[in-house]
Amino acid sequence: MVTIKQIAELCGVSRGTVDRVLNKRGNVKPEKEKLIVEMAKKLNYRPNPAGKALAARKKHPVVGVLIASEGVHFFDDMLTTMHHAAERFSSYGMEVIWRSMKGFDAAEQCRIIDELKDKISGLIINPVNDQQVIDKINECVDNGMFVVTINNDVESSRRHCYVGSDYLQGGRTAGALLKMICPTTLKAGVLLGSLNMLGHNQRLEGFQEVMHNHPDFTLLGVAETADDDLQAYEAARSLIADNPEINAIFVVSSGGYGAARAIQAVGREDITIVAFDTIPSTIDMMKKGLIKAALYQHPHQQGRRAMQLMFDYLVNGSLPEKNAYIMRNEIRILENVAD
Amino acid sequence: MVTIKQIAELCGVSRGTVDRVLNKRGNVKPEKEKLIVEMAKKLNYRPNPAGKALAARKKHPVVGVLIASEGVHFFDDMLTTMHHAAERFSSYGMEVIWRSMKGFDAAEQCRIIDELKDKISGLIINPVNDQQVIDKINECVDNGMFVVTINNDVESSRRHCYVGSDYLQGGRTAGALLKMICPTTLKAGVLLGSLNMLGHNQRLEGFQEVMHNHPDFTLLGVAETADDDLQAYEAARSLIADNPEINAIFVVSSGGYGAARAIQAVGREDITIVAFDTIPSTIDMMKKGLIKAALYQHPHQQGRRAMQLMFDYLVNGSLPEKNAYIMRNEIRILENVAD
DNA sequence: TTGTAAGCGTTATCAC
DNA sequence: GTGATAACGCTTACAA
Repeated sequence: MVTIKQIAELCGVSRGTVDRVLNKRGNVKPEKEKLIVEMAKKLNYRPNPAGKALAARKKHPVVGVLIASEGVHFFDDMLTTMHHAAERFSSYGMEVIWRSMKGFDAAEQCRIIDELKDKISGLIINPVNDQQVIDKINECVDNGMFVVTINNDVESSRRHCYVGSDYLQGGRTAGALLKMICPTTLKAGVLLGSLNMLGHNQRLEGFQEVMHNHPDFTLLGVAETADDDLQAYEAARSLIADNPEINAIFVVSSGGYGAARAIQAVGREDITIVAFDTIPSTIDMMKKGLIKAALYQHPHQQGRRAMQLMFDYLVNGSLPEKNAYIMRNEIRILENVAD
Repeated sequence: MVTIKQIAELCGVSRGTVDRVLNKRGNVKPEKEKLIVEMAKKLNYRPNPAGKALAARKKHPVVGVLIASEGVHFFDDMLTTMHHAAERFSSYGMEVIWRSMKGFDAAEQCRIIDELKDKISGLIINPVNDQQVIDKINECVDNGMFVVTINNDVESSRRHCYVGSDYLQGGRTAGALLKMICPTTLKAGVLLGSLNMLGHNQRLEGFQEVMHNHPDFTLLGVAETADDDLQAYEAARSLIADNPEINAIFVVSSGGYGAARAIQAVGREDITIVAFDTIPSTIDMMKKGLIKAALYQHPHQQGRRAMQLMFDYLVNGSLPEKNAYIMRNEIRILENVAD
């Protein structure tokens, strides 16, 4: 509750001087600086965000949001919440520019960043795992942009913060759940988006790790789906045809709907499907009893957090407390999946 | 992004007049009022929370928090988050007075409210289900206090908002989960805090509702524990002694630890326990494999939401969008329970 | 019934 | 180097 004004009075200087010290703008005599810093610490000075926000309005910060969301329904909830947050923040003078893309083309993503970069002071991005993109992100950071990666991290970049889910934990949780709800003998197939996606691999890793001490577990096969329900459908049909003994399918990313349609098509509703993300098509299949459980990686929280980090930095001038914000994987079954 | 100043200029009046209209303080000529209201609507005026917060500092709003939390570890996480939020909000000039109590004594709770009521302008309370308390809450509301009930609602009161979990859904989810992870034959005992607690009854109701279409389900008995682990221990031992065929225990509220110790003591680790709340003692028992799953009712979110509602009202002057904020019940197993 | 002015805490500009 | 001053949007007390 102590203010700059109070510190100024106590130190016998003006507010401007205190401000210069606290915001490290230099041009203050070292002895005064020391006095002010110590006084601020002693009184536990915390800047008032309301005052900061008000003063920040003159800056009109603009944020770019770039997500490879087209055709991937997982991002729908995340974007809904981000739009909601953007509207809330708009009254503080923060503006958002929205961009989307389809698929994981690094060159395309770099092109869009280039198009945005001189318009924005902050970027929220779902980055493609590619050196070209990493370089581009570093370039942005070097030019003073605040960068938050979301749902997929590129650790080797100098992005300020990452918001996403715990992929390894997701795989472990799915595996452990399957062990709980399946018969003792577990013969499972895995459908995953892409072996090039770090997160998908980590989920698979967690899954296998948990299965390691299972008395009778067989991994029948791993098929890629490109997060496409049609490909998932075909892959599931092949898995079943090639391995009639299959009794479980683990869908590592999108594609749960396709897998469910497949077991229905071949009359193998006895197969237990555990999938990721509670998108509408997955919920439909849960209602039909074809998908037993889905793991939820808090898309709303991810979106809200990313926008909040942007706001806190651009409007309130405060850096993230953590380098990464990792969401828990929740287990959803029919009874607790509905809104 | 339109401000009061702009509206004033466009309407050819002063900021004060616009403020009087927008905040319904009266004393404005009807024709001007109409003009201003229409202009504000047309320009989609949204007050800037930073400006409001800054001006509100002169009011020094004080919030009372009264939770029957003593001895109930469920509230630990909730209170941690509330303290954290209180610290954040303190820089906006909002202060919090903390009070706790043990057990559900209505007279005691009223006494504490009386002690608080002339010091505070907002109250967050975990109310005892009792007419005396309801009357007291209504009295507070009538005197202009903003009241949020948390974790337990007294619907017949005129509290402004409720924050809590979906008890019926919690029971249904626990039941469905038990069906998934238990053998076909399900012979279950239930331990619950108190039959006088509406929420506990609703959880039991949801549980039984789901069991209704189970091929072979028997409810062996329901015992009260007063949310005490020792009583839960004794109750579980009795249940097992009286019904050796028991293969599952559903712990509706606190007491999971006691139940787990009981099955351990009598060497009946084959019994599947599903409990509520991921408090440390429950997590311990999950690590030991004695509790298979726990339902999580988002204590952090509950605390955060309640504090935010207070802040939004007292500092920003905005009422809750909803009458009640209901949290989902999450399923936690060993693999996704840790921090 | 309406306008003016001061103040909330912070930042930025400008003059000394 | 430093201090005074205006500005951000809103509320409120007081003057007209």
